[in-house]
Amino acid sequence: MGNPCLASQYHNMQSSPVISMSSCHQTGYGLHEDNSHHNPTQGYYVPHGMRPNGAPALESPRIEITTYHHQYPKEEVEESGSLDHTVHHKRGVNSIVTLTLPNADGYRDPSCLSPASSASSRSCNSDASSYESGFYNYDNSPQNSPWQSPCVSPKGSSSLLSCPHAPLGPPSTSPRQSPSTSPQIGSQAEEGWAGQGHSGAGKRKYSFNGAPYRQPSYTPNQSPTPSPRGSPRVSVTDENWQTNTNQYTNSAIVAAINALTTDGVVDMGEGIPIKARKTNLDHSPTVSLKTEPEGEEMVRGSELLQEDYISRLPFKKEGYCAGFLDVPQNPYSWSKPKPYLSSLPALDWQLPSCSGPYSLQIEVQPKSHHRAHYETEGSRGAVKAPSGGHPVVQLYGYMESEPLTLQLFIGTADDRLLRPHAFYQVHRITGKTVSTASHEALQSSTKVLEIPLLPENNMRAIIDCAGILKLRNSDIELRKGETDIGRKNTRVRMVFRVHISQPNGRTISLQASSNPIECSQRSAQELPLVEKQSLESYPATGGKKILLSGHNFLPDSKVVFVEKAQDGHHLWETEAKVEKDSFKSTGLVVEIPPYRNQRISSPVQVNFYVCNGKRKRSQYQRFTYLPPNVPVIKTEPTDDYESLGAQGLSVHSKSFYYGQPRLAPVEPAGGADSSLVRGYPPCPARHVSLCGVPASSPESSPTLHDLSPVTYPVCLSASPTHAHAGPLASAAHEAPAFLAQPSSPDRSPLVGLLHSQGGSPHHLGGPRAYQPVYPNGSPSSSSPGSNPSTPGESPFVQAPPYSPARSQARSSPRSLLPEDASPTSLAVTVKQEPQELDQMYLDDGECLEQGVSPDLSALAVDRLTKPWSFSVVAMLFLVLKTAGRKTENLFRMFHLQCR
DNA sequence: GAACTGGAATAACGC
DNA sequence: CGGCGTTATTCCAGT
Repeated sequence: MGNPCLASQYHNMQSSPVISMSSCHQTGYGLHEDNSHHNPTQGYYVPHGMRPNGAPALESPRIEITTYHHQYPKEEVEESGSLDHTVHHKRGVNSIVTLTLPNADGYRDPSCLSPASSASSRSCNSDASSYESGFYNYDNSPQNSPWQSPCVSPKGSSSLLSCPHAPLGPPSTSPRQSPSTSPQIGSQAEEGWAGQGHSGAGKRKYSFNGAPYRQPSYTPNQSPTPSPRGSPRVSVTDENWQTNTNQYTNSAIVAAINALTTDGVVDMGEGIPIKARKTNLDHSPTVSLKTEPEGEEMVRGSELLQEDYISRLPFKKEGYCAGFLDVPQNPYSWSKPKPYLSSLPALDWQLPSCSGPYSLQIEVQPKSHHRAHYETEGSRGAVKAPSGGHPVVQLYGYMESEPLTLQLFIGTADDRLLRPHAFYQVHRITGKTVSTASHEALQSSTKVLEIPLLPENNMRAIIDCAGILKLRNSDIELRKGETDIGRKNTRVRMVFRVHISQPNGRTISLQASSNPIECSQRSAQELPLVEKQSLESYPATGGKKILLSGHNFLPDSKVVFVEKAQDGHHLWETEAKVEKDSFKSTGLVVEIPPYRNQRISSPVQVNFYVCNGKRKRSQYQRFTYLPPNVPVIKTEPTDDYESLGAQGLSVHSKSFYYGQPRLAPVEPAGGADSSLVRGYPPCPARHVSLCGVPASSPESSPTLHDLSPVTYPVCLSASPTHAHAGPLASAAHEAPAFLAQPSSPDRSPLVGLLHSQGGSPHHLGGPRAYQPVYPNGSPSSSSPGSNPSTPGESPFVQAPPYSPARSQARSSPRSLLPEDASPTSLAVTVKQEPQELDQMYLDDGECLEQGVSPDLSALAVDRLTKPWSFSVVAMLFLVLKTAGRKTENLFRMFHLQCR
């Protein structure tokens, strides 16, 4: 790890600044993380996790830093200048040096660090992030702070909470009002980022500076990095930095500092005690300084974080401040924030979109293509909707008068569990054309845009303030712990989260992710993209026509069905007939080719892709051949499709094969999409009511997610990781929504079950982190969430990513094939797919009766793999809901059947 | 003049 | 090691 970092640093080194940042993060993580990354289990979480609060995390990071130091010691330092302060606070030594950085490099690094990296590293990141966040505040801050507030005073505060921005002012209003500020902030922030970055040119190299990378972790913020660039404009004055960087920087700085300390220590041999750092950190005062709104964000972290924060605060302050500036600041935030921080679920945690009466829906999906901008470029504007407008997100079922905060970050769109994208960061857009106020915050090195969700707007937000920043692959890949590769990893999803504090002190965290968005210029212009398909499965006889909707289809586009063995070799490949007559650049009508074996007794999952030429292929899409006599079940009726004019076929949004892990068949309408994307299935019903009970269950239940044929199982596997320790505590916490409300339906039975099981969550993921701290025990709220698990989303699940799997995954699509996936991960219990699910579900009733007991969690997962299974599952849930323990039986049955 | 864009040149990569 | 096709980044210029 260290080395890696170093490397980055070197790059950065040049720019010294970077160093610091990266170091921090990674370092921190690195140590722990690294491991963790590597081994998720590890502890990071554990340590971190646990400590999450504080200490550990911090330390670790720092430690890593140390390493980092070795490599790049000085340089980094320099850059970090801005950071310095921070550093100083903290540590003294290293930090000191580091801090200085100011420049671009620094930010860059930061950016590197922060954002992406964290994400990517995700495992680390996530974990790390968590920690980091803590550290950084940023990360958490947003959430945390906001949250916290909620915690504090549940709702009322929550509002505040919600509005991170709010901190400043009245939540609801403020946010908006703040806009100005926020904008500023944003700008600052952004600029900061940008600013930091030097201008384009140097950037790269500098960026490389190792620093950033390292930081990555910490800084996540780095995202800022980008900005830096973007901002090229901005001069890197210290202030700017701070501000700009602030977030990143701040975090980055902090990270860096930490890193320095740590790394430095390490490297240096100093071996500065983490604590020491903290101590330094403790400077709470500094923090206080920050008071600024940002502070809140910063705060968020767990206890540990706090400390870190403190130490870092300085940075943050600056950084944040900047950002915050816009917003009203509030020193107070600081204190509060912390709580929140800790509490919020890590960004790589999989959260449901519905829980109890609440349902977070993406009413208007973003366009499938959006050219992201580099730091060296100016903004390329906000992500738009196909209609020309902008994406719209709405929270259903929320009747309180308190405004909430909608969080937005850029997530991955591969086949693994949803997690922050290491190579892309959300970019705050401000200006006359922007009607929605927003505020940038860093959470675990991932830039998070906080948008007010106001009752007066019916808890609906038009997302016209979010652009996407591309971080240089080289910068991110150098980060420690980062296992993902940037090349050809250009698809992302917009991930929205909202945390609703409950009267009981718990917080329900919901998440909705958009359909995949292709961010590269070239890909967007040339690669065929399949967004939906009217049928997910059909008898082996084939012959049926399905409608594929997407983009960049050509008259001579070919559709190839492929079946691969788990080892990757092709078992079967055939070109499907494409109706040229009905050709449209956004739609293709294809005749399902007969499967190679007409006698299959169980569903067979294959893939297909649209090919426009040699290397112009779409992502793999899934398709399942059913035994000839099996009734075809449509997964969902997709609204979209119809619109498409499809022949009545329902389309699944599977979207990219990858992307969704889950794919649950999902969803209802538009909302569905979102859901689709996300791990969790959308609530059956879109709206609130929907969520309400039944629906909720489905979604909520992790299981459901799993349903999707996909691989998710894999995700599960990830869980294994969690298994370890860390999570424990968290477990409870973890399940966010779920936990939180016992009563709440949200958790579908499954969820509940899981929880009950206690450890279960862990299984999932381990979430590492979770730590947290929810004082209130709010675990529910946030914390829980996070997990990576994809699929499901079960709250519990954590993201697997990092784990080894992740590494693999990403680049290689091994997972393409579901099968593959499963193997990989799966951990969970999942059995492979039940080939006969069909039958199974058909018999639900029966099954129910049988009752066996089972490991629900596992079960759920397993069976779910099949698409249709989803339906079944949903039914089961419902049943369960109504019939308490029967559920178990059901599950068992389900399980049995599946088998 | 700044924020967007659309294009495209140039640098990197990987085979 | 050079060539080539891709993909990633940086630049430019028009709106």
